[in-house]
Amino acid sequence: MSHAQGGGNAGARVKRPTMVDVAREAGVALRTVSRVVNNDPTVGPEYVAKVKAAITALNFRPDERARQLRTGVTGTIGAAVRRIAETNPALAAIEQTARSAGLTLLASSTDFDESRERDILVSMCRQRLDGIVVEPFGESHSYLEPELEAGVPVVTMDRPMSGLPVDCVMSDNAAGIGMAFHHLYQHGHRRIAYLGDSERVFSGRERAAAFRTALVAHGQPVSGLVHPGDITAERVAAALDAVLQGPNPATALVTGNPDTTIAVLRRLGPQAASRLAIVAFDDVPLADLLQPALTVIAQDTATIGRTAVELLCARIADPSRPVQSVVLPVSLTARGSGEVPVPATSSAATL
Amino acid sequence: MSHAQGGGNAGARVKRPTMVDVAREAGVALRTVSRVVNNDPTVGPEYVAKVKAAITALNFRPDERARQLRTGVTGTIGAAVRRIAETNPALAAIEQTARSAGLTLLASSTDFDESRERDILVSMCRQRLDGIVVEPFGESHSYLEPELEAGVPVVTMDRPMSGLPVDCVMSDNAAGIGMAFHHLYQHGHRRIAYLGDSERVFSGRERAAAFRTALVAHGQPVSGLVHPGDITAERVAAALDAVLQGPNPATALVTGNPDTTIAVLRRLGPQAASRLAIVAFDDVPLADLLQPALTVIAQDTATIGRTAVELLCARIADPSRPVQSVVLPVSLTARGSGEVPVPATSSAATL
DNA sequence: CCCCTGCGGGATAACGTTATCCCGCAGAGG
DNA sequence: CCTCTGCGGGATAACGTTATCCCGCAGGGG
Repeated sequence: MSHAQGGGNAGARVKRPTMVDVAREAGVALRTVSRVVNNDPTVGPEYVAKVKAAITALNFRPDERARQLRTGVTGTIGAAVRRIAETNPALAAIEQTARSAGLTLLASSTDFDESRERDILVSMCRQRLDGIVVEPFGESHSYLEPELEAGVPVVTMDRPMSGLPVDCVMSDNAAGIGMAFHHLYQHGHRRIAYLGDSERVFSGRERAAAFRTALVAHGQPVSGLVHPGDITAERVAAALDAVLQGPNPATALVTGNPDTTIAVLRRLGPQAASRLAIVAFDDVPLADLLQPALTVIAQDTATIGRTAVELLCARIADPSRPVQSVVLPVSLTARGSGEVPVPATSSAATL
Repeated sequence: MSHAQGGGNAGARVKRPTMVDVAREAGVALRTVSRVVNNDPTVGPEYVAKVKAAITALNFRPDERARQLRTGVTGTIGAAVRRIAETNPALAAIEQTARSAGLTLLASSTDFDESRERDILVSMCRQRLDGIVVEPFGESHSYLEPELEAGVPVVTMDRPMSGLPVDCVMSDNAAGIGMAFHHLYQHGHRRIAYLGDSERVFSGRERAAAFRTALVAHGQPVSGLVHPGDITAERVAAALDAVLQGPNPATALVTGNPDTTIAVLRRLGPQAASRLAIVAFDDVPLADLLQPALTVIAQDTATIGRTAVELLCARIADPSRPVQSVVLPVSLTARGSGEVPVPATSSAATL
């Protein structure tokens, strides 16, 4: 009977030992094993030694699922972001902060898909994660309302969540766009255009609005210079053509997010890109190796991620604390592309 | 008593409803609720309706942890990679393939830290994940031996795992390095140097060895041209100086991995980089926007990730299947940097 | 009229851990 | 010598789900 277990070492999947097996092996009670595993100081040293010996002898590993079920906490937080596996300093900071707090991170890509986002969030709720950090993508998150009422801690990054009272951490979009515009204006540019994400998404809306505000504040006409929309090669190409052709072409460009920035650089090609002044919102990997190197409005992505986890932990610790919204400053990193001067032929526009 | 529960809707964390509550609400047995949740077809339609109504009325969400504990499977696989949150097409493919298979992915960064890798893998075992994909970093993984014997399915990416019999999927390093060398040789280069990762890591070892083989096969001297080592700015700078200075400098370079490639480009600066022929092993984000655009040996990263999950699923389905090692072909993508000609001053080296 | 069969739902054990309760034992005071 | 107290370990319930077993009921054949 018990002989069959030793028959093949690799083939048959043998049942893993449990605390009961360890207790039997060590000749103690189940409860004592649990105490040793949890470092309960009330266990006598000789018992500790016996139990530890049994644990290593049997290669016992406590089943985390059973512990979670019994204690009610998972020690895991979820992160629903647009893309894992792509440069994402905020996610890196989330992982590191979670690790420091002794939490496991379950990260998933919403992949710009509203139904996928919903699947992920519902799945995280079913797993009873201790909390969730989400970069909201979809417009309606009403399905989360019962979860919030049930006390699931949620923090959003980059944008608030459609009317739901949750903590939020984001960058100062308006200030960033204002800085970008002002930087180009100071370098003599007067025809400054904006290309960015669709106004259906929150940040696209905020940044386009901020750019319009900047135009008005500097006494510039708005029409034809602000181009939010979906980030496809075609849309970006059309917007670029509209902005760069005609009698009074733009001499400078503000791009509203990294995908737009990259699409613009691909479309322009190296020659045209080097003649156009560009300030990009949010940093891009290898931006310093481009020619000219890319001037960017850098978000403090590391702080965004860290703050998100900190807000989450604070809410886990005290579910009744008031909802908090953190807006982080951004900074301009001049690398060259934003300091391209106005071409001579266009400088007639200047006084 | 029960009045207290309705007192505040947001403050107190109320207990979530369970199947027992749903059964009471619907006026059916617990077992029937379970059957409805699991889409058991043997339940009468009127019962299904009653149960579903109760579920939505109570906002019931089944507790995944309890299901996992009872059924023994988690429906989750782990991925221990060097860095999530950095461009990693293999991880993206892993996530997508897992999703298609109905599996949740738990990804963690080993962060080039052997003890961190160990913590992650042990934690994944404690969580009883259905399987683990790992890019091994450390040299010894003997602590995994009992887990493997306990039947935990493991697949490695990029390199085998120190003598343990696990499935593995990796690129054809030797062929890739050979292709890189041959490409440069065909473009007239005779002094071709290699900079890559330390020979302590498997891929660094394999690629450096392949480069030495290529040198010998083409009748070139080996000494001074092969520079594996840690990827620090200082080490790369020193290696570059050694290779590019002196009476017979290299005219072409093969870089062994993306980090080395980027360190080399940063060190050289745009001017020097455009005069040196470079072929990089493994693609780099925005490689097409550099000047000149980067010629690379492209790994089929998407297939690597997909194959890893497929191997894992196959082993989950049949733990006794023979261990399999998959080596995937690589391809050369010419973009410009690998086609930089030999400078006139150095062409004396040619016949 | 009785029994057998099949169908669908109900009580109950089980997964592996933690927490509550209780009891045995040793030492000291009455 | 008995009892009280305290310390530390042992039986058992509980977490929320699934699976096993069983039973009630309806219909048809003997």
